Amino acid sequence: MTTRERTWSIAELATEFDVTHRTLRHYEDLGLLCPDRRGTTRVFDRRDRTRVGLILRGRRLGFTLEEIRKIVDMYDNQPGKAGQLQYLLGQITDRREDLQARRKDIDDSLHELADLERRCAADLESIRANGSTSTR
Amino acid sequence: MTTRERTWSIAELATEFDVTHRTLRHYEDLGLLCPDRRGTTRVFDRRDRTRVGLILRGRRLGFTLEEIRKIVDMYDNQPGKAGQLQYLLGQITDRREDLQARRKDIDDSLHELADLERRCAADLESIRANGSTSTR
DNA sequence: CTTGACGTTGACGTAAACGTAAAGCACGAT
DNA sequence: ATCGTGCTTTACGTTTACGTCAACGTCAAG
Repeated sequence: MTTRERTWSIAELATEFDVTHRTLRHYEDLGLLCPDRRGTTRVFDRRDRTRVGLILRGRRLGFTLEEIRKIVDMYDNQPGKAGQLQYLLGQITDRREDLQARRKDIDDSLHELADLERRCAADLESIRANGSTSTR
Repeated sequence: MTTRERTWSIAELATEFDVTHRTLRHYEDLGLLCPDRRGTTRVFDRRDRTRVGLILRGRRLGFTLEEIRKIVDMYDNQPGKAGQLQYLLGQITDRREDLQARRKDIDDSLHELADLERRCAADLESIRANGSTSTR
């Protein structure tokens, strides 16, 4: 038995990633996925499955599906020529800067949340202590 | 002259934050902003201006405007009672977990980008050296 | 007094990302 | 043979987040 690679049906992937069939088909329509067919039925391989994960992570991060298409394409086109590699390295830099900016937004948000939490806790404490309100 | 607080017109805020008037009005329609009026004209104070910043940061992070409304509301409702404070502390925890999950997604993405970049650089190097392709 | 610059309120349009039928094929089980 | 289950395509509907007119008010400058 040769290395028989596992495959997935649309229902299996949909269940695993908690999306609908429609969503996966939509991603195929946009060229984000291109599963094999057995007859008319879609057959997803390990590679497709990985891409679904990448797509959904991109979605969680607020990228549009169009941006996500560029990102996943970045990961899987065989470069071959030096020019292609240079281009890809440029894309990587752009992506990194984008992600770093987002992380800064998140970190700022987390710090502000921490401040707010401290003030809340202090207020709560002073209410429990003597019923008076501290400075807000 | 008493502490005369600075105010902003819709055009000033739109320019500063690089959004359209329509966008700011849309945010008001959704209850994200509630600027004063001088006649019919909107007058934004420092507080409104801060909120615009929060809204746009939320937007960059991929939150819907409805989620953003909850977030900004979290920041400015005077709590008063202990129950309110407890509720707010709960919201803070939820928000933090959300943001931390996003940061993990970002960090994972950054690591994968770094891997890809290393492989690209190696390929490029081997091309320059002898024109052969390394393992991809 | 009219012209601009700036503001206002509708109200319809649009792009993205699916949701939601409707209608049909394929195939294993009863 | 027909029934259910799972898959397919086609196609119109929906929500979000605004864009884009249209039509009008207002106030200082020429």
